[in-house]
Order: sequence, then structure tokens, then C-alpha cells
Amino acid sequence: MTGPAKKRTPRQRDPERTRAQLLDAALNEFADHGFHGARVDRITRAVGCNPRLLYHYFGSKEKLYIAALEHIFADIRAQERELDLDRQEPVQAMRRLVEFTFDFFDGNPLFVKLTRNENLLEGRFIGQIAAIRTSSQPLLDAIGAIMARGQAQGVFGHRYDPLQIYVTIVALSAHHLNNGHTLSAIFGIDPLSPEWRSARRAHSVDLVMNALSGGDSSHG
Amino acid sequence: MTGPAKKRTPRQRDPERTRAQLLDAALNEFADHGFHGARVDRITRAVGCNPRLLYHYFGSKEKLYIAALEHIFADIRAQERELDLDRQEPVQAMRRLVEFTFDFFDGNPLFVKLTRNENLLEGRFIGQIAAIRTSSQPLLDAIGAIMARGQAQGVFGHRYDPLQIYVTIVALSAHHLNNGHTLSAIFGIDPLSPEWRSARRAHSVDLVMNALSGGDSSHG
DNA sequence: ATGTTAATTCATAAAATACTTACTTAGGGA
DNA sequence: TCCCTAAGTAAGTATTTTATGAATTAACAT
Repeated sequence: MTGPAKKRTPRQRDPERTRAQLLDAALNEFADHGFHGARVDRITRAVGCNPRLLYHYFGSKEKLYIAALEHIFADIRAQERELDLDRQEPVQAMRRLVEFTFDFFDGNPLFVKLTRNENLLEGRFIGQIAAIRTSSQPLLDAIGAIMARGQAQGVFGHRYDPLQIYVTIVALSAHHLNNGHTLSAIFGIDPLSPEWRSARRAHSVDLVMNALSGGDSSHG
Repeated sequence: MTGPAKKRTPRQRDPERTRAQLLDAALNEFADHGFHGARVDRITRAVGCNPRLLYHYFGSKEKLYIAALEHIFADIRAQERELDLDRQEPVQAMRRLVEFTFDFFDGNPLFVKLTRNENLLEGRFIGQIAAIRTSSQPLLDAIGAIMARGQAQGVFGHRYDPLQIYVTIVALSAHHLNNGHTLSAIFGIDPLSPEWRSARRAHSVDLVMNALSGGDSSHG
């Protein structure tokens, strides 16, 4: 009895639910088709509400897109706070950073897809997102501190610019997700399968740890 | 005498040039806006020809997109053949591979952008491209051979799956190009500036070489 | 109850956009 | 020269898609 029959059963009034449903449907629609490929009609049909409601709550397709982007970035920031690197030994902390970052992208396909589309649009809207403005400096400082401690202890022979190494970790974690279909076509593999992702995770950790630990550490 | 000066001068007939111009304009339009964001009208206006000609030469927007994709991938394959790794020493060969790959992405923004869009479309068309089918196995074999030789010579302490290391090199080379605008918004840098690209290049080379050379090579 | 607010529906405007029909004309070969 | 083919033009149309004005009705405080 819950499913909406062909007959127009009046929609139960619940503004918060409706708004949330629209935002959720929009998130998926924009992720799957990009801004230009997304259809407001599909969004409202997915929710099962009248098209007019989308404009009632969000004003326009563009504002809805911005709201979706904002929503997912706020989500991201919340997850980021769970990472605590300062209390651990350098090797352990670095490994945890790579694993955390990898798992983050692996577990947030909507974020990956929306980000990709936003870059396709040349960042038209990302500047307007409030959650973005939160400084990322603490994370970079933490990374720098880990590398410094590691070098002092003699466990890290190489040191890199914190931002570069972080971009590297993100690149290792996200490239196969961002480019799964072209990689698949070119190499005949499936980078989106659980097996490949798992192998990729191990490789990423190994590579970063090896890149840090080598060098003239024996003379430290 | 035939009409007012307003009348446009008829386009000079040159089918090959017209076709090439349309393809070139399409390449840029699809790169800048993606398939859904691209406008056939903008393409024909960029060329300065009648919209009907686009359909005369390519049939549809979709076929034009596929033609553009095919064109750029053929271009890619041609460039790839310039890379010769077999004749060099392992360390030198590996460095050259990283530099070549980095410079390739750095120098082919259209390829980067079209690939990003194709992944957004979940690879709807890439399977139809002939140039893709060319085997990438020789490249992977070459990489495997380099690592084997390097390990035999004692210059490489670590070894990785050839495909994984290649995906890694591509990731290091392309991530900041694919995600320039979001990285810019989050970290307040400009990953697309010449300075940043140059720093990124050095970092990528260092990281890969260090990741390979470390390990139990102490016996020299 | 009752009046107010706003959530929801209905009907449709308005614009954008991919594509077409029908025509004109250049240019090369028979 | 003449005629045929294909390059190019002019002027649409059909459809999709975003968006809106105005009516309707549920929820809620008083």
C-alpha cells in the first residue's frame, strides 16, 4: 500500500522529508550524469513528488546542484575529524593516513563523482561552498610533523613536501575510481571490482611506505 | 547587384577542411563542456559554417563525439610509439618512463578532459574506439622487464606489479590535472600553473624512484 | 472552529536544442 | 557544354527541459 498508485494519491505533507529526499535524489542524479546531463524531471520522479516542489525548496537546478555539493562536502569534513595522527609512531601514522584516505574515497563514490563533475565544470560552484573554507592546514602540518619525527628516528630516509605527498596519496587512492572505465577499456581489467580495489589498496600503502623508508637511513 | 551587402559571402567549398574544422571545434567543445554540456550550435558557430554541415559530415552529435574521441586516441597511440625503454639501464629507463608519462598528460589537455568526461559517462563510447584495442601488453612487459633487470642488478630493492606501477605513474601525472579546481579550492594553490606542474613532476619522479630503489639492496 | 501559513497540485509558458526538409550552387567528368 | 553529385545555405520543426502563476488543501497555533 505504500507505493504510489497510478491514481494521484495526495502526497503526505512533510517538508523536511521532501527536501531531504530531493537533495538525496539530486545527489545521485548529478553524480550519475553531471550537471548538464542531470534532469530535474528524473529527480522529482525518483522522489515521487511534483516538479514544482523542487523549485519551491531549491529555487533552480543550479541552486540544487550547489546544495548537493555543499551537503556532500560537509559530510566529508565530519569524516575527516575521525583521523588522529599525532599520537602514533611515524610509520604507523603514515600507514594509517594512506589507508584512511584510500578507504575514504573507496567508500564515498558520490563524492568522487560529484568532484569529477565539478572539475569538468572548471570549478564553477565549488568556491561558493562554505565547508570548503575550513582550513586544511592542520592536516598538512600533521603530515609534516610525522615525516620530521620519522626522519629524526631514522625510520624515514626520504622527506617530501607535505602537500605533494598528500596529493600523491589522494592520487593513488582515487585515480582508478575516477578513471575506471577508460582503464578498463585500455587494460582489460575492472578497477572498480572489489578484488582490484583491494589489490590497489595494498599497492598504494606499499608504495608510499617504501618511498619514505628508503634512502640513507642506515647512517641516520 | 544581386543583393544587399548584408548577405554573407558563401563558404568556399572544401570538404576536407570543413570536416577537419568541425572535428577540431568538437574536440574543444566536448573537452570544455562534456558531452551533455556541449552544444552543436557552438561548434558550428566556431567553425563559421551552417549547422546542417555537422549532420552532413557526422550524422549526429553522438557520432561526432565518438569521432572526436577516436581522433584523440589515435593521436595518443602515435605518441606512445616514441617511447623506447628496452635499450636503457633500469634506473634510466624508469625515470624516462615517469617523465614521458608526466609530460604526455601535461601536454595533452584535450585528452585529459575528454577522458574525464568519458568516465563521467561511465565509458558509454570508449568501447567503440578502434585505437583502444591496440594491446597495451608490450608496455606492461617492458615495465616488468625493467624492474626485473633492476632487481637483478641490485639497483631496485622493491618490485611491483607492472600494471599497478603504471597506474600509479599515471595517477601521479594526471590527478592534479583532473582535479585542479577542487584542489585549488581546498588547498588554495593552483595545480594548473606552470610552477606547480614543474614541482609536481619532480616529486613524481622522486617518489617512484625512491619507492623502487629502497629495501634490501644493502649488499650492493 | 477558524484563520493563517505553506506544502502540494495543476496547467502551461518559454526557452533551448538537436535535428530536418527543401533548396541553391560549385565543380569536375562525360 | 551539359549534367550530375555533393558541398553548402536558408529556414524551419519537433521535442525536450527548465521554470512559473495560480489554485488547492493539509497542518497548526490560537
